[in-house]
Amino acid sequence: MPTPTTRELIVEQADLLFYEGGYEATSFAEIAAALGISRGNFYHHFKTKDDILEAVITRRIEKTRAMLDGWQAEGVDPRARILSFIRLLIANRAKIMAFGCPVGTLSLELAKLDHVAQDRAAEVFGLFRDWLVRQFRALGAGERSEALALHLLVWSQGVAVMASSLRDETIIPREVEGIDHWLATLPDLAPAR
Amino acid sequence: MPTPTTRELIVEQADLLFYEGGYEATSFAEIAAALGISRGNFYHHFKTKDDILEAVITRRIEKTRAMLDGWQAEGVDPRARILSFIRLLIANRAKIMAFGCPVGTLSLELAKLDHVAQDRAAEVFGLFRDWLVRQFRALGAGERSEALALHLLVWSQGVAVMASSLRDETIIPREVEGIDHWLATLPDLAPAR
DNA sequence: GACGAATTAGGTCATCCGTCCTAGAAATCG
DNA sequence: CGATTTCTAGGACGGATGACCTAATTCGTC
Repeated sequence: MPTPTTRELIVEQADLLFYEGGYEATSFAEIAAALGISRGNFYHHFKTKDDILEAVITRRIEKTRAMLDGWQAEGVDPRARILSFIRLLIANRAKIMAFGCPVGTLSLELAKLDHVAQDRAAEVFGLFRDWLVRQFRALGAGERSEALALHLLVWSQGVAVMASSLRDETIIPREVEGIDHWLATLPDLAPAR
Repeated sequence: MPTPTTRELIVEQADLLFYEGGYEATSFAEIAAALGISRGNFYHHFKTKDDILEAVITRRIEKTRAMLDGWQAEGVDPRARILSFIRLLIANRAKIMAFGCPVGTLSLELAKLDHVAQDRAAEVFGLFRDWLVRQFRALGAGERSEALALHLLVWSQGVAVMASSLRDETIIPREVEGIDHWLATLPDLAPAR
């Protein structure tokens, strides 16, 4: 792995802090202090705070694309690929319970701020949706694929909101089990391998 | 209806602005300007911003309780009562698409701010959950009632997040139809009247 | 080693926020 | 009516933030 540039470090740290503390509530000083660099240093890499947000969103889009490509290459069973998506809820459950889903919470915050980057932030959801649609199509869901993909996104986002709001440890595993069962019993699809 | 006091007007306006713009991003000046009163007037009614938040949450809890009590009094069919809850998504869909669910978004924002009022804000979810549990129990769901109630909350919150993130008009009606179907075909419950 | 480009440090500036004070207006009540 | 309390207006404050500049340093390349 090449040594990350300062710019990359800033974007990485900003990504984390925007997730944990929210975009607006996170200041330049916080990011700088977390990295141990000076505040004024930011202006060289990012003219405005919106530029950092743009870079963070771009990073998230790229990371998501790479993750989806990785899952795509893992095997030929679309059901197993969808399960990889669902397993994100389990793998990240500690952070989800503390801060919700990074994509959903940023999107909601930008909607309230009426921020221009709102649509761009939602592109991550678009990536997941399109990828899920392809999996459902491969399962033979045909025209229903779009609705099924969106339903899966709805379900997982709801899990994130309720788990973090009620801080109930049992919600994520129980609902993931429900999603697994739903996926296994969807009617009129190619059978599981 | 009695003439609302200045304090009540402040809480009402703050409730709306916290919903539409977020808690932290809404300033005293904004609320004051929206009401046409002076900033200094606030200090007489609320010492700190947290006090206003506390009052807003209390107002939401009371409104929610009144709404649930109203549904409870409307008839004897628990299925119809649950449908009243689901219909909230339809009735409020314009605002939900613009700003998400007021309960979910506030809860998520307070979680990121690590705000002391986080649990208190989640009490609204607790009210819905407990009320829904009672309805499912009345339907004969027994031990499953808690999980079913939470699943309904999960589902509706997911709808709110995805509808506002993707700004897709079709999500809310399609998913509400899915919830209706789910509710009508839940196994081993008392039949619909 | 020289030199130009990239990077960094430290600091300034205007603005806005929440908080708080004081003086006056309005309402309440003996 | 006067007295006392409640309410309102407007402004002042310390602090924090985003935006921005300048000088010094580091680094790659010849």
